[in-house]
Amino acid sequence: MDIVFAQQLTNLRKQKGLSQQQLADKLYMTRQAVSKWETGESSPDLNRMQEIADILDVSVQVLLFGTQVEPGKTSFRDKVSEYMQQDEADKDWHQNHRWRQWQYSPITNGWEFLARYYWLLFALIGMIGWFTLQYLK
Amino acid sequence: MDIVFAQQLTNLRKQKGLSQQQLADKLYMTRQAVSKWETGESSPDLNRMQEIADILDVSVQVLLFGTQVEPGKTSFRDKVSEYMQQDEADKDWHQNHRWRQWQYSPITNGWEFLARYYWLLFALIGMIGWFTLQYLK
DNA sequence: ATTTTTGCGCAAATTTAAGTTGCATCCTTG
DNA sequence: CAAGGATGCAACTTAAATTTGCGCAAAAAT
Repeated sequence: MDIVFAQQLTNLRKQKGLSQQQLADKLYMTRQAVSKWETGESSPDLNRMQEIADILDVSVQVLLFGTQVEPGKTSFRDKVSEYMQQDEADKDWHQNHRWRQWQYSPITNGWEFLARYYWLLFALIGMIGWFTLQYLK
Repeated sequence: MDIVFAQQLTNLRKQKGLSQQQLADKLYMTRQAVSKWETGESSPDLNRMQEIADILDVSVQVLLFGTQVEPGKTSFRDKVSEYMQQDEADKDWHQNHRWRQWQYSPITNGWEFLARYYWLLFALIGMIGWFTLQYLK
C-alpha cells in the first residue's frame, strides 16, 4: 500500500473546487506550501494532515492511501494484485493474531503445529471416542 | 478515527521484542528519536513512517490509526461502537479485507470459534481420556 | 548486596526540511 | 493583447525533528 498523498491531495482539492490559494487560506499558510505538498517536495506533519482531511471531508486514510479510485480506472486484476501486496504488508499484523500466521510461517514448535493442524484433534477425539465404545461393548 | 501513532509504535515495537535502541539502529537514527516518537514529543515524516511500518511488519494504517487494541484495555462493546463510527472510506477498506473484520466482529461461525478457543480441545481430550481409563478399569 | 547492564526520558544544541518570499510561466477571458 | 487567476521553482528563513549529553530506574550479573 503506497502512500499517494500528493496525488490524492490534488484530486480531492479539485473535487472540492478549491484553488491552492483557497485551501492554503483555510490552513493559515501560503499557497506555495500547498504547491510543495502536491508536487511532493514536502509533506505536512500529522496534525496538519488531519486538518487537511477535515477540510476536504475525508478521513486521513483516504488522504494518505487514496482508497477512493476514479471509477473505471482500476481493473479487477489490479485490485487482485493490490490485495496480494496488501497481504504482504500485513503479514506481521498476523503474527499477533495467531490464526493467520498459520498460513505463512514454518512450523517451529508444537504450539504452532497445533495451531496449524488443530483439525486433526477432531480425528483424534473421534478415534478415542470410537475405541472407548469398542471397549465398553 | 484518531491518530494513535505514539501508543501504537510502543505496542508494536514491544510485540516485536525490540528495544528503542534496536529499532533506532534499523532506522539509522538515535534511540532518543524513537523515544520522542513514543512520548509524542515529535513524529517522523511519512517516509520514515513507511520504513517503520515495514520494520514492524504492519501497514502504515495500522501504525497510524491502531486498529490493534491493547488486550484487556478495550471492552468488546467499545470495539463494536468504534467499528460503527468508522467512516465510509474505512468501511470500504474493510470490505476488501474481510479477514480483518474478524478481530472486531462477534463470533459468527464455528470455525472462528474454534480458532479462538482451540485450547478448549485439550480439556476435552483430557476428559475423554480420563473417562476412557475409568471405564477400562 | 553491590555492581553492571539495559532501557528509557529530559534538556540543550544542532541540523534537517517545512514553510515563506519573490519571480516566472501558463491558461483563460474580456 | 492585456489582466487576472492558478501554479511551479529558487533562495532564504524558521520551525521542529534529531542528536548529543546526562540522569535515573529496573533488571541482570558478579
